[in-house]
Amino acid sequence: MTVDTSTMTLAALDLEDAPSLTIADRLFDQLRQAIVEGEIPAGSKISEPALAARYGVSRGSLREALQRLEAIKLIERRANVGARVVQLSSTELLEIYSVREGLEAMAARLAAERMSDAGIAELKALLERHRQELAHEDWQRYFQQEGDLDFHFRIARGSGNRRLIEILCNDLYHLTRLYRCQFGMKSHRTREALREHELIVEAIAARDGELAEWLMRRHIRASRQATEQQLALITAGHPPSAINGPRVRRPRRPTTRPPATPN
Amino acid sequence: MTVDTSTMTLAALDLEDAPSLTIADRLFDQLRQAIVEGEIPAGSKISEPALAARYGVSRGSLREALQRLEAIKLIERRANVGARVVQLSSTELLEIYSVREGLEAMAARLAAERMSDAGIAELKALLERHRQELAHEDWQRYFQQEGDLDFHFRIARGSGNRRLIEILCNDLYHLTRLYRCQFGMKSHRTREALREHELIVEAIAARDGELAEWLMRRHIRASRQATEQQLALITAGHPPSAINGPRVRRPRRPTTRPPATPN
DNA sequence: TCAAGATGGATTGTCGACAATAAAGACGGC
DNA sequence: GCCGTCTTTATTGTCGACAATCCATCTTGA
Repeated sequence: MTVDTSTMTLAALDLEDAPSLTIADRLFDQLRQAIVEGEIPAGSKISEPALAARYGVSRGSLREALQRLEAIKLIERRANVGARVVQLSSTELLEIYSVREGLEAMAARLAAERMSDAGIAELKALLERHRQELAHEDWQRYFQQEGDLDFHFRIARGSGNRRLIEILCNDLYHLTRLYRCQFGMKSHRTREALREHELIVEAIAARDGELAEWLMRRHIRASRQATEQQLALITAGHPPSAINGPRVRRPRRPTTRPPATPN
Repeated sequence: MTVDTSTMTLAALDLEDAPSLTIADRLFDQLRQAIVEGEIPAGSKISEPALAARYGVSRGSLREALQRLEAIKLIERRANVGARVVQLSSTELLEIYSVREGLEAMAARLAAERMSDAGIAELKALLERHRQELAHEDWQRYFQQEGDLDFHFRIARGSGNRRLIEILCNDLYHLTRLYRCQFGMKSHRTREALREHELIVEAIAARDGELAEWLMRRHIRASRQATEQQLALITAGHPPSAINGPRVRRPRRPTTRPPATPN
């Protein structure tokens, strides 16, 4: 389920231009996965010598991978200080939803206008699989989440807009996965979400760009609201460990330091 | 007129956290400006040893700057081959407009909801300056273009959405400047654009997010259409040097090579 | 007792040299 | 004369060591 999205093109059978993977490339993929899945805990400081030794590479290659992770906003770096894994606050999480709303609504419209018939058929097949998975509730908890992302992922690709695809699939996609792992959120509205997905696909199949855009916007807004409610419950319930308010600028003398990566 | 946008925050007087600029930071800024303004021609190959010598830095620092340039899509790199400055095709240019439409429409809505009264006052003052500049036609050609970007820039910041701001101001902003320099486009609808800007600000001042969003979307679409028409004229007129069709995947044996940077 | 400054330790930024890879040109076969 | 293969050359990827910077602790004075 961890497909390499960075090298995927619209037609995956593109003769695969002998990617010539470099060490930094592989490291980037590994670290990205490790961060998204929580193997490297959120908020932890990243020690360059330690990580370099851990993965058996030079510090230079590691720094290159770190810089790419910074570019997709999975880690934050400060000069002469170091890097740490991002700690998504609830406000930042909601910010991502706003960006996705604007971008994915546009993607849905473009997909309705320009997606190939074959692509639409694949979309329908995907939804059919999701319906079946939803039948036996066991898989629902995790796979439906991945399936949700897969759906949005394909709509983005269906837009045919390279820059749109890159922003959605290379940056926001991984951030979304990260927060779902961090906050441990299991969607309580998979059934409604699936129904909304179906409506969107119908609009795309009917080549109704305006409707597809509107449906996608409403879908993401509903998802955002559900998340907002869950967040309110979480923050009110047990003391938040991974959730903190608006980012404090410079904690001059913090009494307790954030945990370092346990190497 | 080349403000450093990367370190600008909502309140520019933020005590400026002693940014501790590193060599790669400065190089990044310099190279970005050089590329955007055409000093390093579009499509030219970048030789790491040559550039490193030219700027008097190590190749390592240069590579770090290059990697950041790649992150904001100003250069393209291939492993074991090298980097070259982007060559915006007309389709890619229009793609950027679509992304901006989705993002800036959202930004306008958020700005209407959350922008401070002081910020709105500044916006109005900015428009007043633009009106005056538009009075004596001399400045129109170049400054109005910068003024246009400045307007959109401020709306984005007014959204208060950090991620939205970063995408718009750190990535798309420079790309837009780049293509305006590359294609040598002077807007022939500055007067209409200014009027549209005024309407948007009115909507924001009235806290009408829905209207602001709708106006911004229409504004960007109109700008896109004007660009589309200009592109059609250009491609039909003289032989296009900076404009090429859909990107060719692998020019196996190109008879003529793109120009290298003249060092 | 608290605050401010100096000091030590560790981490990051920077650099030059070596190895691996791909592009360009020479050579030979068809 | 043209195509495929091999060699050469230049460029990029990778590495380890040194220098600059920051953080934490300790010291000193009021």
